[in-house]
Amino acid sequence: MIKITFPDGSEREYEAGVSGLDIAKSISSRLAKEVLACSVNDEVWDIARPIDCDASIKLYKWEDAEGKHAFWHTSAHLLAEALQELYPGVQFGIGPAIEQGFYYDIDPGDAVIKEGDLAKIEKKMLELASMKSELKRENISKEDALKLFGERGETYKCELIEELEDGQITTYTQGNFTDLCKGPHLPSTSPIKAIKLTSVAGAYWRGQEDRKMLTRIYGVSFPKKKMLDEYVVLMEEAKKRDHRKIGKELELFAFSERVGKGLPLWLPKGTALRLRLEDFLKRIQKRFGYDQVMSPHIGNKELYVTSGHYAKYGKDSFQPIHTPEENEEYLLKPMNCPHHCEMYAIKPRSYKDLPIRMAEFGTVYRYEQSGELHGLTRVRSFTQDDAHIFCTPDQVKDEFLAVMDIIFIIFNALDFANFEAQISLRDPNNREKYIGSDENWEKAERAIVEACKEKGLNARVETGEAAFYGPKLDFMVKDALGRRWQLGTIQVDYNLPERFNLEYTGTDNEKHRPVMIHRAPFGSMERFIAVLIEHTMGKFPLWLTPDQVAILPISEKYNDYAHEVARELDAVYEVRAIVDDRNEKIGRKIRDNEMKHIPYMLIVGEKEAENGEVAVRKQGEGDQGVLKVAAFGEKVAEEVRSMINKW
RNA sequence: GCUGUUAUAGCUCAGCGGUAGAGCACUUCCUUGGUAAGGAAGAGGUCCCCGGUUCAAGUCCGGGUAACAGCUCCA
Repeated sequence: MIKITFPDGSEREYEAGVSGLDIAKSISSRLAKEVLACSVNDEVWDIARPIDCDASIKLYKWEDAEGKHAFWHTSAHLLAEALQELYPGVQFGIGPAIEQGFYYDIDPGDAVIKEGDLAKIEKKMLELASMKSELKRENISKEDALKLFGERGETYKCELIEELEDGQITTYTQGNFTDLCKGPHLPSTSPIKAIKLTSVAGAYWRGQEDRKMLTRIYGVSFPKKKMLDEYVVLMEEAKKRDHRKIGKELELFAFSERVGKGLPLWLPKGTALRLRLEDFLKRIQKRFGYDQVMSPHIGNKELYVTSGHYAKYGKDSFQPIHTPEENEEYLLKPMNCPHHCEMYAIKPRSYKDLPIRMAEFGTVYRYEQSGELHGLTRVRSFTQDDAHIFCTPDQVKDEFLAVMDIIFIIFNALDFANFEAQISLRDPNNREKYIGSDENWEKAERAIVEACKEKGLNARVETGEAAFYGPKLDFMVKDALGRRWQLGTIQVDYNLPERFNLEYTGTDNEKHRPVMIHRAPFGSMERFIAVLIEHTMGKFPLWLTPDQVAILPISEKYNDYAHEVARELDAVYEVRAIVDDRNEKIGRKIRDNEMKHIPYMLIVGEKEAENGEVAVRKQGEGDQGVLKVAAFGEKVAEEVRSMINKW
């Protein structure tokens, strides 16, 4: 007998060799039906795998990430089995479960698998699933594994096996398909009832650009047909939030092939919104002791040679601008830091001057790979809400903490609750990739980790993800489709001050090197607004939204009154109002303006015009009763004030 | 940059070898209305660009360009 401990601490005895599934059965038949995976001593296992010794166990169902993971991992194997039948000779790469489904990377040889083939593969998968094949787990020696997969000509699998340790190698087999895999898996393919293969794309073998591009097939699967239908609806809903679609509908921004790809055009309403966001940050920065500066959009090539950026990115950037002078070259600025370093260097600095905080909404130009461009989230011309803090090494941590405060103020003001924080450290095994001394790197990395701890920020630590000049803390937010985008960033830099030979005189009357902190709470105006659009679906907060009020005259007879009200709201209360003076019925005007997500609608007709009143309607909530124009203006102004005063 | 997909009216899309279509938006007229689509008429297209096949090409083929999904990259 062995002792099994459950998550609530309770214990039960079972015969040795009992499986997770057996244990579930002993609890309830319903649980046995639903359980998909289990963890045994905190290691995720197949529910069919026998347990031989005392263990603590957790059972995972569809609702648990581990349960879904096993389900989708098995689905990936099912996909591979289908491909093996449909495309004899296909070679397999890897086929894992991912956040939302699974994929399999394959090399189909001479065959080409296109999107049009997915339906056929889906059908084959369902056919195979209905055979309810068991998945059999087997330990295999390295030698046997190499022989087995070698005979099948599976060069990718053999490459993986070569890197595994003998004794640690397992295979899973269902039907005629055997895969190198460490699991865990479902006991059989039978729970897989609904499958959708979502896309086919190229993916480099092992994620390395210089290796072969395999064909990757993505899919999702579910235990119930209804869940797939719900998923499809959810994806369609998510697409409606797409900032590219909403940005076009609300006329916030546009792209023009003639202007150039990746070069956004900010339309009046988008510009108004963006400027308001910039003012919001400027206000906060003023409070935190920042000075606003401005620098040109180009800089002499020598500036970037000095900064080191030219050596690293010169070839992949917009190429130099030539002047009538021979040998004179300028670059579109790819970042603002070197300009700010030169501003620091205009005169001798004392420790009494520090910290110096220079902020600039600086537009930069980066020649991003064409395949990387994506709406407003990845563009070739964008504006960073940039600032550089020059401080003494002792001030780094406090400055870092203050920047984190600014970021939290912004995220709170705009309801970005679900952000993730990531600390990016250098790869200690690849030090030549980075500029700067070991000592400085360690100092900087420690400051970041400590600052996060002090703020109680649960940040994921990634080694090897640092910028070449220093470690950083990034804030990531997901878009409508679950893709992660980096927004706010704080980066410590011991390198540029060195390269620009920046100094300050200390209390000891000696010259010292200041530390530089780069930071951008929004990241870029473009990307931030893109994510904001997807989060709000275009229903921006009252203080930010381009049009706060739409005035709807009942008939054309009241157009003059409507315009009068609009003028008064603007002039007296700084409330932004538009007038819908089309020759349409009131029901129509309400519908159209509701769909534009304008927070307030004012309906004005005979009664209102006579009494200097407006009939108020709130977006999504309907009729709110009648108010005097002044009372309404004051109400909206107050609502905006109360939002702004919170920051 | 790489793999795959797409490109028809301002927008969303149908048409897929034989004279370019729908809904919405737009213009004009009728209507002057009270809380989520009033009616009628009209205008609007280099079917992304360049080549090729064909008696005939939005439609088939090749090459560009741009967008979309993913990979790689992201100072």
